[in-house]
Amino acid sequence: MIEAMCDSKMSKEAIQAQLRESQLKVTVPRLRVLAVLNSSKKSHYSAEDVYRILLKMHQDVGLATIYRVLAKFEQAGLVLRHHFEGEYALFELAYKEHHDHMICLDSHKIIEFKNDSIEEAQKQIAKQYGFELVDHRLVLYVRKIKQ
Amino acid sequence: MIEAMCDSKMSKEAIQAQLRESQLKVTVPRLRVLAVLNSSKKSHYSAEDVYRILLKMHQDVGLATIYRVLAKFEQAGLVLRHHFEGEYALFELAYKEHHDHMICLDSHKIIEFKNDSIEEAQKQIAKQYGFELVDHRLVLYVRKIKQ
DNA sequence: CTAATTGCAAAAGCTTTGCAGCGCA
DNA sequence: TGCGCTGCAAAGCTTTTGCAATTAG
Repeated sequence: MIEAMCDSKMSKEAIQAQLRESQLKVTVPRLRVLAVLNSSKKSHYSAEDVYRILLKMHQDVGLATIYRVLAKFEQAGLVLRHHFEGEYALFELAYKEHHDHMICLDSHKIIEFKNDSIEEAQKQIAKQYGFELVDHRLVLYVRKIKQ
Repeated sequence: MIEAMCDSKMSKEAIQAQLRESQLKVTVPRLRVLAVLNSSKKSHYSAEDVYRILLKMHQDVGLATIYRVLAKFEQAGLVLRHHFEGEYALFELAYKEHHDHMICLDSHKIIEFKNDSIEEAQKQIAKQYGFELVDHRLVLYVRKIKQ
C-alpha cells in the first residue's frame, strides 16, 4: 500500500521506529496519525484537524480512533496536549526541544519560544513551596505592536 | 429578602458596588453568583460548583444563567477564566493581585504564586518578537517532594 | 492464537442558544 | 415602559465508550 507521506519530515521507517520505541503496536491508523503530526505544514493539530486531513488524503481513520491514538501517544510521551483556547485540545509532537507558546490574539498564530531563565525560575518556585516541578504550561497572549 | 452571605469577605453593598462599577445591572442571580465567588471557602469555581453551592443554599440560579453571568463578568473584567485541566473552566475574581497557579498532581490543590522576574521576562519576550503582552497563563504542575 | 486495536454509533460531559416571561433602570 | 435578564429545555461541540469485527505480534 502506498501511503502519501503527508509532506512528513520523517521517513516511514523513522515513524515506525517512533512507535516501536514507545512499545506501541504499529498499526495503519497510528502510522497515519503520526505522519500528519510529523508533517511540516504546522505543528499543532486538533483531533478534528487530523481527521479532516486524513479524509482529504483518502486515508480515513475514524475520529474515535484518532482520539484513542492521540491519548495513547500522549501517555507514551510521544505527544503533548495543549488547551490554548480552552474549547478543544491541540496536539504536538513531544520530541522537539521544550518550548512555550505565544498566541497572537489578532491572527491566532502560534509562535514557539524558549527562555531558560523562566524555566529555571519555575523550578525554584516549585521548590520554595516544597514541590518538584513535573510539567508546566506557559502561554503568552499578545498583539502586534501598532506604530 | 435575606440572602445568606455565603461566608463572603464582602458586604452585600460592596458586591452591588462591584456590579455598578462594571456597568452591569444589579440582579438577584448576579448578586448570588458574586457572593459565591467572594466567599472565603476557595477561590476557583466551575459553573457547576457555583450552581451546586447555590442549590444547597436554596438560592437556586439556573445553570444557563450562571454561564451567562460568568461570561458577562469575564467580559467586564470582574472574573478570570482558567482551563487548568482542560475539561472545564474555572472562574476566579479578578480584583485580586495578579498571580499564577501551581497545581499539585496528587492532591489537585491549587496554589497561587507571584514572581516578578517571570512577569518581566514575559514582557521582554513578547517585545522581542514585535508583540505587546496582553495577557498570559502560567501553570506549574507539581508533586510533593518525597523524602 | 490472544490480546490489543479499530469503526461505528450512541452517550457523555460541558457550554450555548431559542424563546417566552420577568425585572431592573 | 423598554431592553436586558432569567429559566427551561433543547441543541451543540468536543471527547469518550460499548461492542462486534479485525489485526498485530
